[in-house]
Amino acid sequence: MANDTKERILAAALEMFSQYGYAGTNIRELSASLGLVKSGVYKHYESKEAIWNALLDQMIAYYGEHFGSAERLPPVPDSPEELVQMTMQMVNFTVHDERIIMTRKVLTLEQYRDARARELATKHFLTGLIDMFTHVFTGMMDKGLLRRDDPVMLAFAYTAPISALIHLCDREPAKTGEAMRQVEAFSRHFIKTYGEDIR
Amino acid sequence: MANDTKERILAAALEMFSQYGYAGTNIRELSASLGLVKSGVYKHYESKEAIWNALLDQMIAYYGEHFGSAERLPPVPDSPEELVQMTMQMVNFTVHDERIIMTRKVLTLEQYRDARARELATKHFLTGLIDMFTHVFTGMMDKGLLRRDDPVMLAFAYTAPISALIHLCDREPAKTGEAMRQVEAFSRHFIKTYGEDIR
DNA sequence: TTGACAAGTGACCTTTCGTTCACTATAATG
DNA sequence: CATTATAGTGAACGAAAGGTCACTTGTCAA
Repeated sequence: MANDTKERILAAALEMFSQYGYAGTNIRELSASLGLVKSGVYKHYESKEAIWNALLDQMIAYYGEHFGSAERLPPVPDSPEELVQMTMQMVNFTVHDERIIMTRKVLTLEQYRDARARELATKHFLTGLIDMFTHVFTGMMDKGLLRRDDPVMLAFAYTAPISALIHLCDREPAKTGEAMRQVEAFSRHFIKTYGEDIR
Repeated sequence: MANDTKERILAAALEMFSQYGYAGTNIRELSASLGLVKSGVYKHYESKEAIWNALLDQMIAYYGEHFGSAERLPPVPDSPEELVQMTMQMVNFTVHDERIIMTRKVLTLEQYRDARARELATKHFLTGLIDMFTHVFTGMMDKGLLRRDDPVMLAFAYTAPISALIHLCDREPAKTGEAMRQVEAFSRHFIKTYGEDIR
């Protein structure tokens, strides 16, 4: 089927672009990894750049579906421990899911070259996380689990260090285990610092 | 002079690699930006890869000289306000110095491909900053300016968000002003959270 | 059965890449 | 003054890049 190959091409492109970058990827190898010859690719996309644009379209759409809408916000934890657990689950998923890893790498590699990659990178690495945890922390303050404070600032203070550790895992996968332990330690430190003593 | 041109080639390489990446850079343009023809650079470096390696050598040496040694650690602030000022000064410098910006970009673009870039990226973006502020915060705790806590954890919690904002400036220079304000707000928030009330 | 069409092939084209090399100009050295 | 090393030139090379095209194959509707 046409659609099938079209999507397989995008999957292969994600794999190669995330490893070698756009400029470092050639259509020959990309085609070969799909078991076909390079002219076959041009039956589905008119150029290398068209593949790139389609891949970005897909990444943007995926992000919108999974993180863009308000319904997709995570539930507000009922205890500090639940915040730690939720965080660990999210981070554990995001540093082990190959597709998400590759998406982050592509955005990292092309952020200076492509305007849409740049925009998505900022959402993916910064503002999206802040928005998400602003909601979480607002809820936790309402429940009396967190000290009253600027939830946006807390979300920034919480997500940026964790994001840094995720980037570390992408860069040095061997350190993933150690990084996960640091995420947990940081999460508990955060709770200790901002948690409301219920008495 | 031979040395002069050699260094000018490295400077041009830093500029181009940071903008287009290693794979996206070609020797023709690099040479042209120096006002000579491409075969001229081969009088100084035997290959594109040799230029890359020399550039990395230089970046590693530079980092070692300026951030590696214990003497280069910043002075311990005498007041919370001084921490804010010192931070703002450092960040302001690092987001406006073209050479440092380009260095960060190169490390970002080549971190998945080159082992030495990877290593330097982790130092540059994470552990180096943590080490530096571990020293600062240890000193501030000794002076009674900061609540007693794990200084490494505090350094991580302090530098990671700031590092995220620096990366944002690299990615979207138009947001530099806003990012600087966020750095200051975050620094003050940090002081408010961890500062020791002297009474 | 036939015609149309989508998917894939392989040869080929043009451009650009990194690299080489014979050569020139310059300036310091014996 | 003759020599020698250095920096730079310009033409050329082979490899690899992105892309095109005539052609084959398989599928399915009329």
